[in-house]
Amino acid sequence: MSEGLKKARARFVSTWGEMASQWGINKTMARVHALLMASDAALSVDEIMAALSISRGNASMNLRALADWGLVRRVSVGSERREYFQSEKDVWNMCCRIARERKKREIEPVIGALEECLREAGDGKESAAFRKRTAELLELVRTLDFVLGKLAQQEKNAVMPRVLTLLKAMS
Amino acid sequence: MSEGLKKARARFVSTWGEMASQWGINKTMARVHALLMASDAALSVDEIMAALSISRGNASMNLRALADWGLVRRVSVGSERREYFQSEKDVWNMCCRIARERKKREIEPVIGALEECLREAGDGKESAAFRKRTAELLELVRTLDFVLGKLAQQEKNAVMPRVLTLLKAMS
DNA sequence: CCATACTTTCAATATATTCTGAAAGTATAA
DNA sequence: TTATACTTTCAGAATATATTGAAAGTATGG
Repeated sequence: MSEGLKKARARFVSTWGEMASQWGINKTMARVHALLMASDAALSVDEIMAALSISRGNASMNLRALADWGLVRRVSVGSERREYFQSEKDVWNMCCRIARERKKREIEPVIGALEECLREAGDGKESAAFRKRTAELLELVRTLDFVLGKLAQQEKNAVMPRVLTLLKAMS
Repeated sequence: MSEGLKKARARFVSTWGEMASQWGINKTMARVHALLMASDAALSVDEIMAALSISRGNASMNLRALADWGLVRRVSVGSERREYFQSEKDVWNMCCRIARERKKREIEPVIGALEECLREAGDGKESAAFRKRTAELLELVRTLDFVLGKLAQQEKNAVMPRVLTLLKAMS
């Protein structure tokens, strides 16, 4: 493989890792994901361990997490016993899966907690300002939830191109 | 203050803190922000320290960071020497500021890095698949950048309501 | 200018998160 | 059933991140 391509892959992997850690996702998990995205063939655990200099346990746990997110799947190669891994290659699908998981794991619980705040605050005069602000925030988070829900409907991904067209037209 | 309102405020602060740490933002910074959002009056550093049980240094650093993000501002109260802090109270403005900062700090550098990956990969046949995937990802990240850019134009915040209307109509 | 009242900084410390590696677990082929 | 070839788990170690608190810095009024 050319030196340039090697360097480009390495940069790709570390960029993805850095970005992930800024968004609350484990850096190694993102590097494994990036490695598989950058690689055409499916990779074995041993290849992943070697490429990223990580332990077997670390690789195993992060591959499981990526599989839970629906970003990576196990594949069998020929008659080999060993398992291989490959990433979802369609970038739009990948984006939908991430949106769906973050919505479910992070946004929905926040909506529940904000609703509980409103309930707890009661309806007295002294809490009016707090209730107003909480309600506005709740509406915003519900909007985000709604938008992520749309994104996550990958079978209807015609929606997003239309939204982008509208946004662009409004410059 | 009623027990219910106290509990509601505490839940609000801790919910915001938890959410923030899932999105790569310092938990204490988010708790300070939530405390100020939940509070009508501006608060002094000492009040914030007491409310969240944090040190003066920690409060000072997180207030500075919140000011850098444009989420909190210093205010003078009467003729007092002491500084007070209050949060941006408009939820839409708050959202715009967060969008603007994350775009600038996190998305734009990733776009640069992905462009560099493409350059480095060269134009040989062996890197064709890598280039294709990187280019798709770059397009996706540019789209996110574009959407955040739109969001951040708070003077044109009529844009988002129209997008939401479109999305809802397409259910 | 000094005393005072406050704020900021940063090295040391504490806490939280991630990683390792060896032991336990599991599936397969013979 | 057993040997083999792999995978998973998790307690302890390593690392990264956040926090403290005291010293240094700064602005104000007199």
